[in-house]
Amino acid sequence: MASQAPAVTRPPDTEQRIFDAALTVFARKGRDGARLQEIADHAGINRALLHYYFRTKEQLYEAVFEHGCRQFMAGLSQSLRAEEGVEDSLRAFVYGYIDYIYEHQDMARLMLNECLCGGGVLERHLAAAIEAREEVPGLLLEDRLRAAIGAGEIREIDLRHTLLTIVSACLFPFVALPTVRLFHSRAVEDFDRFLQERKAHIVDLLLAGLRPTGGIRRGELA
Amino acid sequence: MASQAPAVTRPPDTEQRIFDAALTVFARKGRDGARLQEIADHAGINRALLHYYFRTKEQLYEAVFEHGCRQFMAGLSQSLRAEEGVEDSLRAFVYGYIDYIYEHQDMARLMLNECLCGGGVLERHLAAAIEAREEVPGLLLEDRLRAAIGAGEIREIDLRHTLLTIVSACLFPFVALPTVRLFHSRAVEDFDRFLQERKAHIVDLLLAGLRPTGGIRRGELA
DNA sequence: CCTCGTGTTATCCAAATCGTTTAACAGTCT
DNA sequence: AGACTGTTAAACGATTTGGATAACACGAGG
Repeated sequence: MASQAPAVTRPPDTEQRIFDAALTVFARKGRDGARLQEIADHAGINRALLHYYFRTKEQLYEAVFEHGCRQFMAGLSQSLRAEEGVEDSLRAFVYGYIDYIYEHQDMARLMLNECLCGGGVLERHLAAAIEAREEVPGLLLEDRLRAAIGAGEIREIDLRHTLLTIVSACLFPFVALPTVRLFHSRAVEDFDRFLQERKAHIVDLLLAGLRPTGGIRRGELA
Repeated sequence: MASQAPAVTRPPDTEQRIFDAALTVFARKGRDGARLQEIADHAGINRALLHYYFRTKEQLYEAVFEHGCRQFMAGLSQSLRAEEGVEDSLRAFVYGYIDYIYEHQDMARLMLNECLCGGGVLERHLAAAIEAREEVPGLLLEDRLRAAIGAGEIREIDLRHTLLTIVSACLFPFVALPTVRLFHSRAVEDFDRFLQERKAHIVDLLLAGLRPTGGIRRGELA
């Protein structure tokens, strides 16, 4: 069944396999919907082995979330290295963000799930991360944008809301994926193309919306 | 406890109370995390009564989701009546959307939850709604925007993505509420003010981003 | 007044799950 | 050979939950 290597007694990354399996199942079924048996099956091991590595389901979940969250944030931050100009920075952020989420949908779903009906696990973790001065994905771009405002490269605007809008535009489609599929009436295999369009669209809209042409006032349009 | 009326044998809106309680609990704890006992307590009735009205937890959930979803969509559509100009239409949409979601957070959470780890219940319902030519909240604005493009009031742009961006910007903050709270570092009671700012911000950014000044090309900015 | 039906409760049952433990087994390392 | 680790199968007790049943309350109608 397993690889051809002897792979019996020697520690064959079992813990990691459990980790991955747990992440997948937790992400798909939710914290409560997930069954230990399913995780064990998914990892190709006996259910008792789950308790051998992680004492309880609770501890398994916490471990997966804690470690996964840290790794997720770090990886995301790293994939969002700053560029030279504001425009390139924004583009790099949007492209990097969506690409990264695409590659880590399970973790993203897990975190969003925690947002929706979690018991504050995410909040605690985020608060700790901020307290520990860890790199928080959006802040780098926010700094960049702030500098751009100072330089008159983009117009004055509430950056917190702007950043939230950017993240929303990038992330929400993954949440509402089933709904999006319906309205774009495309098969699953077109999802890649959809994301390509999406990235370009967001950057386009944002750049236009941030141009330093002075704020629009009611009635000025049309 | 209930109203002063005799209120024993006559159907005292018990079904509705169950409905509301179920919605609340399902939204907060998720489909699997919700306990029938908790729903019963929340409704102030005996647990067996749940089975009297709705046979199983599954059927209760389906009923709540089905009915709630239909009512939610209809109400949302109705609160998004079209205005005269494009600008007013967009503003009305954003303000109406956020206000409506604010008033129906439970149902919104339920639907988003279903998006994240549901078994296709939402998809089936949406597909049926579209099939039945029911009013789908975003389409009205999309028509309006399309007309505006034709009239040269806004620039040419992919409307599907634009609409998705608008909805994302309105809806996502509710999903990521715990996270948003952290970054805006405000108490709960400021949530109202936050939403006010948010509405204004979205409209502002969108109007600027849609102005018919021709698309921005790489390097044109700054 | 006496049934009858419905809303409601208290109580109980069966099944699913979980966490935990135990016994056994296969290799590895000394 | 013996100790140790990773692993499995099996079982147990506890808890919880979903679901069924019987009895109760009370208004309606003959």
